[in-house]
Amino acid sequence: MASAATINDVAKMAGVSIKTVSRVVNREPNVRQHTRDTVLKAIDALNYKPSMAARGLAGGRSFLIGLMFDNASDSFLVDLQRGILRACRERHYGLALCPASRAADRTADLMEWVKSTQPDGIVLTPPLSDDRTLVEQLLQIGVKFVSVSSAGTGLGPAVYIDETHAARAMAEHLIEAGYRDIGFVRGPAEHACSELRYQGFVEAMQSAGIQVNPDWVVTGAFDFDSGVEVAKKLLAQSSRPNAIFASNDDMAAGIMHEAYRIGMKIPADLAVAGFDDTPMSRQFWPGLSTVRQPIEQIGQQATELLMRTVSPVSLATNDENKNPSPDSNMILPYDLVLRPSTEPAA
Amino acid sequence: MASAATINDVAKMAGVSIKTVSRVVNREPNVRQHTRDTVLKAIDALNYKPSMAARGLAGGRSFLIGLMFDNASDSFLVDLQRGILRACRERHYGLALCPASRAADRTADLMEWVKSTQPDGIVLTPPLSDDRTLVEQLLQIGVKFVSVSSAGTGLGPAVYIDETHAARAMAEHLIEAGYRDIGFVRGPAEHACSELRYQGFVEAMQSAGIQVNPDWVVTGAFDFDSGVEVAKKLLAQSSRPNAIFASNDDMAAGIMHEAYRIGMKIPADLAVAGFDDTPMSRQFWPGLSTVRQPIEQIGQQATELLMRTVSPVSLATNDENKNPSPDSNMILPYDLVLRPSTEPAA
DNA sequence: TTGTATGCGTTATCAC
DNA sequence: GTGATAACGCATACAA
Repeated sequence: MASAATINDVAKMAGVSIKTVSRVVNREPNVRQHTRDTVLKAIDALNYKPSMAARGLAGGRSFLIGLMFDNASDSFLVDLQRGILRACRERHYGLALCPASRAADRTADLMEWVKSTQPDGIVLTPPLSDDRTLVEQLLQIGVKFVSVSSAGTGLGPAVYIDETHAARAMAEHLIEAGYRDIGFVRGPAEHACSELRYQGFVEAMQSAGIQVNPDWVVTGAFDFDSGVEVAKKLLAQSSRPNAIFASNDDMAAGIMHEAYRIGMKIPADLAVAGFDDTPMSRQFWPGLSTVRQPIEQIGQQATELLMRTVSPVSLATNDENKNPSPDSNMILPYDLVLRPSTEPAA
Repeated sequence: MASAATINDVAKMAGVSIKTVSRVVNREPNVRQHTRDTVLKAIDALNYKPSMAARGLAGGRSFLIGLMFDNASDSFLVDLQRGILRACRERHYGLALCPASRAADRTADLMEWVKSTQPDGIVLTPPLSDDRTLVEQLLQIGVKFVSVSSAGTGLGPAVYIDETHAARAMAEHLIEAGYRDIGFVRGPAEHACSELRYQGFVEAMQSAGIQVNPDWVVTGAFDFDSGVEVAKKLLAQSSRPNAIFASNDDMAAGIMHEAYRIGMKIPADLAVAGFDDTPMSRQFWPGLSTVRQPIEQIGQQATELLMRTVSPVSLATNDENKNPSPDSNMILPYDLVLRPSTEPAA
């Protein structure tokens, strides 16, 4: 097993200098077509692949995108990764994972990862994207980053959907289907979208002239178990809602599960709506109405936005030229996915 | 924003040579305690973090573990990542993702990624772990790798559960619950586990003296939609099974969905069993009986196995010392998770 | 126990 | 257009 070919081997074989090889590899101009062809042939013959490590060291770029996440749902994470990877593939970038630790100094851990890995850019997911402490430190050391799905801090660029508008649309759908006794399950406060989605719900209710019943507004943790818990609370009340809008699918699933357990029919006895369009929402019986976020596309766009700001080897020597401004934000369309779980009451 | 401190800065501040700093950072012996303290203080003061790129280039190690996957299910992928990341954290390793492309020369793409990224080790997931062409090329260039969840090729080390035994146990459970008309849904042929799980099913049936009905053995693609499809086939027959053992949960979910659609009750009219214990299996109503693989633990063990063989900077110069032998395989325990979907027929 | 010098495979700065 | 040559930040023989 001969150790992999280097740029020197290619240069030797092509009879040119390594700089010329470098030019060809990096698609720089000012190389005669004939020279380029010769080099390319040599590259092919030796099966030469540039070393990321060396490129990183010499060029100040790691060709690595970092994905920072904390406690994200499976499908969200995977979809996002898919989108990021698709964007990475073309530009020969790699994706490195950076999970938040459970440690007390979560932020310190994350920053350490950034400093040692030195990714060229970071994709920040909620709730990290809503963490002002973290974002400010990121900004301070001058690393490029972009938030996905809401940027609660208002700092740095972000790619997301109009959560409030989407939640409002779903609530309006419930109302149009004839439901008026609608409960709402909020997400955790650390997620900026929790408030946004709730706002949408409230707006729809107000527009329809329906009073929001505070007894029917509860808070969950964005997971299945908390969905079960809040369902127990909501459905045990003497006067209970006949529809529940959960601010994500996992909680909605918990609600449906609990409703079935106590013998309720969906949507006959209880309509349920979710948010996120996880695979589960269509696999459940009956299918769960939900809001589809184009997560994969969000990941891809976020990454491309990131690379656009990175490509001209801007090592951010001047503090002014740090990150793309927040006004390079990107708002993608959502889809209202209507399934039997919210069909009109009989 | 001062550019990050380097080993030189630390050496200067501590009044020692860079080699000494290097010794301290890498926890090498032969450093006086006092010197070590001085250096550590400087490291702390300057907030020094070694550059992965430089370490990689100079030391021949990238401190990166690669995760190669193709078409894996969300929860499998995420659980595995969790395990790998846990193992990585302690040793300050990073995790880089390497998805298989849809291109014709999938293997070539993967190998290109390996050559340019130069991970210190690779975690191979099915069906890639069962792909002899890929595995042989990996072996040839001398990269360390370990397969998870079956190694169909028999080459290289692997961490997995006894799939056949697990499938057999589940089938036996169905039989003990009183079911005899049991259908089976195989997985795709490219997955080595498909055959293994089927074997377990057959063994259980034979032991119980029950004839396997070939009309009730069908093949799916390990996803929800194929579960729906095979359910349509199986349940449309004049003589149909009253229990179906799907070789993974996603297909089982499809079967349950279709069963509900045509008005069947589970398990009263049809018992269903799956394999994998995806989150969905407990979220469905009724809960789905399944086999739990300790995916997260598998990922962790696989990674630790990988690092054990990597740590002594063995750059595999001699062809003999390539990978840990297949007998360093690891078989982890599985769990039979019994839920209402397979309760005894009435 | 500690330090010096060299090299890792690129990129980048200049000359030519 | 092209090519020497010096970084880049670290590891590692080899000295001391």
